[in-house]
Amino acid sequence: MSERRAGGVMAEPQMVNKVSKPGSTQRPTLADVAREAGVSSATASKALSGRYGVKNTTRLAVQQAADRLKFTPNRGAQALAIGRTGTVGMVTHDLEGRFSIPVLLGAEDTFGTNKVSIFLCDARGDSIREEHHVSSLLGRQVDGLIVVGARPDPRPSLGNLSVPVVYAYAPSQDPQDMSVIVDQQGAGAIAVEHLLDCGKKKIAIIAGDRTYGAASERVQGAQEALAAAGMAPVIEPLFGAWDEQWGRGAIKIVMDRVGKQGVDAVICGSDHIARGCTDTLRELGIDVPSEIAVIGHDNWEVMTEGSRPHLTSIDSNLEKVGQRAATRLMDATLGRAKPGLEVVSCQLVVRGTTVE
Amino acid sequence: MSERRAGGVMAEPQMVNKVSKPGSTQRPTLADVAREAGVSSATASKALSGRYGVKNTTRLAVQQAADRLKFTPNRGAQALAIGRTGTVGMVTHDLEGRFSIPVLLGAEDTFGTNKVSIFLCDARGDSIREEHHVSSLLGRQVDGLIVVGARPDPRPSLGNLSVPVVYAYAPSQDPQDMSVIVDQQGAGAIAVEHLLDCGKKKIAIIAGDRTYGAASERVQGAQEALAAAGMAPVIEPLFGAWDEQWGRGAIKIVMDRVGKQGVDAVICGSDHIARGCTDTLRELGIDVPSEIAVIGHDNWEVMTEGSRPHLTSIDSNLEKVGQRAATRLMDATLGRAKPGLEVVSCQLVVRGTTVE
DNA sequence: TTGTACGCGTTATCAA
DNA sequence: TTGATAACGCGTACAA
Repeated sequence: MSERRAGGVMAEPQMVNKVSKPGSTQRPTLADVAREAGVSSATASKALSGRYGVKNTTRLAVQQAADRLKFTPNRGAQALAIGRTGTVGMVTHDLEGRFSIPVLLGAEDTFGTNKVSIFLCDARGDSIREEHHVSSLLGRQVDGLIVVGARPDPRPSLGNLSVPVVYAYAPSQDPQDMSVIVDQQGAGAIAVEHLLDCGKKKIAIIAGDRTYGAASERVQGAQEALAAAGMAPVIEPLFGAWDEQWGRGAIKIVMDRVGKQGVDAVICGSDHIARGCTDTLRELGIDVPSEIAVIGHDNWEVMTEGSRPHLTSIDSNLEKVGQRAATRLMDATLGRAKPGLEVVSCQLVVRGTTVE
Repeated sequence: MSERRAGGVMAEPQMVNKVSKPGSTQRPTLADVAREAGVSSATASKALSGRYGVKNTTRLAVQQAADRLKFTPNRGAQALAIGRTGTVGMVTHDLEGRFSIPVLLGAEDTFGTNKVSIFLCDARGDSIREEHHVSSLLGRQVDGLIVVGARPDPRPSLGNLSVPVVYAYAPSQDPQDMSVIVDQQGAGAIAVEHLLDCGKKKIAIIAGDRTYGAASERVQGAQEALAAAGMAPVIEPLFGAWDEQWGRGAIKIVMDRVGKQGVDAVICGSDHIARGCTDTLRELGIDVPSEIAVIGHDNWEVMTEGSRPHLTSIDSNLEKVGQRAATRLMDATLGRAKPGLEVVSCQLVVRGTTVE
């Protein structure tokens, strides 16, 4: 089976040496530019980096020489000279998952392309591997570190390193560390408020895995918001897993306990759960959202768009988490570190499971 | 809504300067180690890098001194001296998607942790942004580049750069470039062979988006395998989209045209399609797999595990693609470049939609 | 076996 | 305004 190969597409790589003359493709150096422009490398440096103290005409000459030679400064040499590399390390534990990537993209956006580059490593949930990656990144003289957890619960601190560290998604257990997390309680409250806005009054809660802090925080936020409206869930919140199967099973429990008339909306701990829940309701012949509305968490497009109808969900704003982490890291490298927890609020995304 | 914040969790970051004495946390240098060990920095260098020509006792002394000072060599300075950085750039176009990540993980595994680090950039399908990232990475003196496409169709070459480039998942249009891709035709053939093994004889094909080469390659591979068995699809392959909705619609078309008795297996162009197909069959009261078997492509766990029954699918071995890309890139940096296309074969993963 | 001296490509200091 | 010169941290001939 593993040797199966299609006809025309295949081509065996041939042994040909492509980089025959290593010196021929040599990148030009600042000295080359200086020579080309007829100045010293010191002035060439100043001219290109836009510092004061260089005549406009010579600056132009240097720049043109640089263009002619397609010169790009060697960031490694710059780093050695100025003491900063313009790189940061990102250690993640959830690369195959769906939380790290938006955080990474948000961070990448915040660090401009040419300013800061990101070393990405995945530690696969293993603390030994995490330490290896961290020390490897420190050896590369990164200016800072962003650590992204696989789940939102607090995690051990890396302690005091030689560069600033920001913990994203999963906060550090040390409150003096810099952490950026998602407002899980707020998400629960947003869900309730939206359902109340829709005129729903009999709300059930199907939560996720009870061992995750996020599961109970979302529930707590929802319950507080209900209480603020003088209400309560129609049934004790059900904890289980994060997947569709649990959603399918849990909604049956709800129907068994309170019946079709006893509930007009369900808050689900994840989009997986919400999808399982919605599928089962359709199979039971119950209309979503007119009879029972459903709302999920995480706003994961694969789930929200595959569902019938499409899922209303609460976006965790993970790009924003990445942006804030990057911003605080840059501030810290400039000596303006702001220790402590920062909470990014979530955002409602309305689709078919709560409004027609 | 966006200002929603939960009660106890929140904490406003305070203005405190954590990196008060920048010089105090200074990393030790090789010269420090040498002084500590009472030798010159040249011998210290040799001792630590394990080269010949240094007495065993002094080597030990140097190593202990290094340990005592927690010395880690400055990779940037090493790079400047030896001419290689031990870093590679990875430019992706599908980070939010699901193809780049496995490729990245495979590459990361192949480059050991301490040997090579990866700069990751996402160009978001924009060629301008891609160029920016590439030149930025070249400025950082990466030893090589891996370019990962968003879809498996051939893409424009970056041309001749100062470092080797490997194209992964999406090959370069230039056959002289190094490319590593997935054997899409082989995947189609694997699907057919498995269904034949299951005793199925009336096979329909629901393909993906016809504008993707992968869609028609998978179909072609399947048709060739059928032909080799003296068979043909029971209906002309249907092209459409990659999503569940298309799967739901297409299976209805199949049933309309050939009826429940006219088909006993369906090959779907993606797991999304396969899931939509399976869901609809269940709603129609048709048993999967006993009456009609279903097989998907890509082996994406979210889809395969959420489905009832779980989806049989064909894994594209993307980690392997990443591994091969990394290996060829390393070979190329050693002067042993093997230009041309390399095809990685796929792998069958059997689950409930083809066997009880 | 060890140490001296120089180079890698850039920035920073200071005298011209 | 410019240009020698000395760092930055490490590898490496070459000489001792």
